[in-house]
Amino acid sequence: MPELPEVETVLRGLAPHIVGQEIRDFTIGPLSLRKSPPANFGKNVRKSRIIEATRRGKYLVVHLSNDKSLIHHLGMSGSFRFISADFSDEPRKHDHLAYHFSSGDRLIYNDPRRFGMLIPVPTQNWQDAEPFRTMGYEPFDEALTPQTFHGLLKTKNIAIKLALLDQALVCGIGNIYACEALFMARISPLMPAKEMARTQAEALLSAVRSVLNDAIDSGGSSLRDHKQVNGELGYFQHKFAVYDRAGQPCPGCTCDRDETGGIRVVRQGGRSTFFCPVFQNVSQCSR
DNA sequence: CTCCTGTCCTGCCGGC
DNA sequence: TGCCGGCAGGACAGGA
Repeated sequence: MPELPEVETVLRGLAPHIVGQEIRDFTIGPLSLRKSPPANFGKNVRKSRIIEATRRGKYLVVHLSNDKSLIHHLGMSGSFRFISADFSDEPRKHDHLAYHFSSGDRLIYNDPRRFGMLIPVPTQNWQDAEPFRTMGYEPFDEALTPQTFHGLLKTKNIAIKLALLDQALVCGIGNIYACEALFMARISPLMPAKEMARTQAEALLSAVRSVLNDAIDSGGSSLRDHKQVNGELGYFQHKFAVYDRAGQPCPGCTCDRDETGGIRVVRQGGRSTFFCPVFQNVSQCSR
């Protein structure tokens, strides 16, 4: 599930291969993604050169020399594979987009579930284009202070877990890292966001940054689909404290194992939240 | 406005 | 063995 660490991993793998390359052609397959330009879009970017690749939230942004930018979202199952000119490569099921470079190198976007997107926008003021216009702080933005974060949470009449998933507050956090950060900060995912104490907001912001950094260092989390650009899997999934660990012992405490069976799962906003009700409700935990 | 629910899509897994 | 239902997840539309 590409959240910020997965997209950042893809970006770091991709950038050295594609920045500076001239696009000879750009092809779009017949099956549409959640958002994709028309099949003949390629003519708009021919002969242009990739001058920068960057990331905003969970989106990967490719800036071209012809004042266009291509915004990619990997949906939940998207991956890129880069193929050097001197390597052969068979087309694969679910290939949907392809950059054909003048060097002979290629970059293919594959996405079984087709939840991904490709949105072309003018490079000028690209930060103000949809989907970025309403997007919140980057998690590592220095302007996002504990006070600012606390202030944002105060305005939300929803559970803190759901507030972490709201890209209009802080972007890049998905289901996995929301669960992991709340565990690390020892905060119940069910707590109303507006009831968070200053100190809790501060601890949570630190935890978010710590978890995201650890995950980036691990090449992201590979559950079913995420791959690094070189085809290797990320390995942060081996470090999950709570995510997808329902019924397993809490790595933070031992005081509830017999009573509750350890990590528990509940539904919030239609998705699974994994947490330890004891460790993440500090008053109940003897540690 | 804010918040919540359903939808998109395919592959995988468990149950029968 | 094979089929089928349920589930997973990010963004967004539309309803309350």
